[in-house]
Amino acid sequence: MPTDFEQRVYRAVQQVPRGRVTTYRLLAAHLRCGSPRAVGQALRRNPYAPRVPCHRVIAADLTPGGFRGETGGSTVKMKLSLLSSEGVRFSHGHLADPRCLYAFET
DNA sequence: CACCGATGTCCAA
DNA sequence: TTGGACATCGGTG
Repeated sequence: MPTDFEQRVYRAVQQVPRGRVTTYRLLAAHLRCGSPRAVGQALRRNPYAPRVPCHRVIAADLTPGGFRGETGGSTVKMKLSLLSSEGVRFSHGHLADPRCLYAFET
């Protein structure tokens, strides 16, 4: 069973509408935790596989992010594939349209 | 351009 | 209870 913090992260990710993406930084800021790494760890566990669209979460540089050291592996590829299916386009390894970024309100 | 530390949470011994 | 690790970010050299 996930912790309360993880539940918050998953809930925030589910708030991201289709065709839009967010960054660990924004998630952390919305969760008021100030540490994107904590959010990344929560997504890394991701016990709610398809229920939590972790592929809609990218790095603050608009890069796909993915595992630290496996950038270019299968995890990132899957993210790009799913995002591409949602209308989010990537270019040169970075988000092509920054307006696709979703900002949390309130 | 490259390297290092900071920050919050989770997992294991 | 303590130590180590993490799908990051920002600043400095």
